[in-house]
Amino acid sequence: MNYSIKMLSDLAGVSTRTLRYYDKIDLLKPDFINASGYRVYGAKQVDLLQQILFFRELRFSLKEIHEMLSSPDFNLLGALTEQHKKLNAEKERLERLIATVEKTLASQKGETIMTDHEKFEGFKKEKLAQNEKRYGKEIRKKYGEDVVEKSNKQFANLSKDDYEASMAIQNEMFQNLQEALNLNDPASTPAQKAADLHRQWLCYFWPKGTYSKEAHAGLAQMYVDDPRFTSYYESKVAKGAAKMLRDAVKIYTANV
Amino acid sequence: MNYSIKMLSDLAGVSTRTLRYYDKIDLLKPDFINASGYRVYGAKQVDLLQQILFFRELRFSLKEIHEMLSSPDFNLLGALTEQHKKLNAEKERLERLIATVEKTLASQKGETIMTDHEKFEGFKKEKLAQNEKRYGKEIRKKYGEDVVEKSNKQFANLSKDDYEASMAIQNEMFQNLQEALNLNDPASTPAQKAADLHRQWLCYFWPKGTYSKEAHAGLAQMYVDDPRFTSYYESKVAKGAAKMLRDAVKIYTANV
DNA sequence: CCTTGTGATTGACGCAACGTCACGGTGTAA
DNA sequence: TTACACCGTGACGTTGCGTCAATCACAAGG
Repeated sequence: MNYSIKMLSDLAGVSTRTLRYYDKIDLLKPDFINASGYRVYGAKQVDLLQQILFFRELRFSLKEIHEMLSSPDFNLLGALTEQHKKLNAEKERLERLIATVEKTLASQKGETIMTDHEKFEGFKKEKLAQNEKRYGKEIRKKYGEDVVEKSNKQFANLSKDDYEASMAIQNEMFQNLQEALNLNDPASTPAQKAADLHRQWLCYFWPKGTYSKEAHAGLAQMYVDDPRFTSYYESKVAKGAAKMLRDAVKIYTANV
Repeated sequence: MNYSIKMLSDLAGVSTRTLRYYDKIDLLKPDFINASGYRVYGAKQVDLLQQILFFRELRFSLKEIHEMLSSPDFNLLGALTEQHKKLNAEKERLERLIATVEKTLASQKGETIMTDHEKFEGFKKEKLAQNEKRYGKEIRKKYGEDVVEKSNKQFANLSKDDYEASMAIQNEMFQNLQEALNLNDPASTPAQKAADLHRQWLCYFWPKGTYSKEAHAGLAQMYVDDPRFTSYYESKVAKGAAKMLRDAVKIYTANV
């Protein structure tokens, strides 16, 4: 059975370029060249290619493969043993890298949360007076000094899984908010879903027992008042997202 | 504090070529160029380089690192998470490769043993008549048909650990043989040690209960008679190794 | 007979992240 | 002044191909 370069490339799942390259570096020569100068491969070449690809899979270099296949008394056992060592060393290195990434991830996550937290703290102080006017004494009690302290703890102790879960919820909220914006209705199901998800999301960051309808509505209002939050929401969803969320939360907190 | 390119390269453990390259691709520009056209780096560059090298360690590409360091609002957390995924995928692939190498190693080991075994079988048949003349009927009984069958099983069932252990013993034997050759005395301690190690080595390949002083001495004699074995021993140790082993075994089997 | 489509050829450049010359200028200690 | 270490800029090599580009080869259809 004879194969053209394309047929062999399809058969073996490699590109014709690869076969031409293997020809050039004398790794796999065609059986013969026909009158038109085309490469013609035979059964023997198919077998050889299979071998080559097998060793390539095992990450031998083409040069090594060439040596293995060209010298019949090649010490395959030794080569495999050595390759085994190499791969194991590589695996161990990867494991160390993964550990490093995980550590970095954890500390970075911590920093990010702390950063967000600091922003939020600053924001809260800034806005506390306004909120008091709007929602009365109650919110001050909720945001009292000890709450802040607990909150700090909460942030710091947030596990990686919790952090990821909170991110997932936030994303789902963004999607619902997008739908709500399309419907342009803060009372719609997606809008109310978004408000509920927002509440769930908050619970990852607010100390236990801190949640109240008023605080929730107040925060949503802040999203509209503070341009940093507004632009954050608009960058994540679309223009008007902060307003939509505020309106949705207003309805949500009024009804629950 | 200012640093020349060499000083920074020594400080960070990278080549000057690397620093010039990083300059060229705008990854790390020197603080300024002095009157002689030399690159001058400052404290800020040292920090930057540390960061670059850290991310390079984590196998980010230089392009990715460039993006990370040039845009201040880069999503580091996301990038790290993604890198974590990549590294894990890579690790899993490596683990599969290692498993494949191990399988190949096992089957290849099996083949090698079988091949050696076949050679040995052929050799035995060839030499059986001679041995009978030399050592009488007893050796025929030892090498009877059922023993061959058991032997086959033994070879096939040899575990990887056993195989490696046998190789270690063989190597130790070679070393003792070398010392014996230096002393040129088959009765010397190293020579007798080699003979004992040779017996231990044989026990990995001979079926249980097959060993006898006569068979051992007979095999050692074959090492001298058959040029293939002789040259094998000479390639592994030195000229005269097969003879030395035969003589040592002769003494060993006479005394034990 | 001509066109069209498909597959063949060689040759050249590009990629990632540098290593390694070669050739020439600079700075400083002896 | 000389030696020697250091600086600079090219330019080519590495590995295993991907991706053009330009040019043939061959079979089918109008």
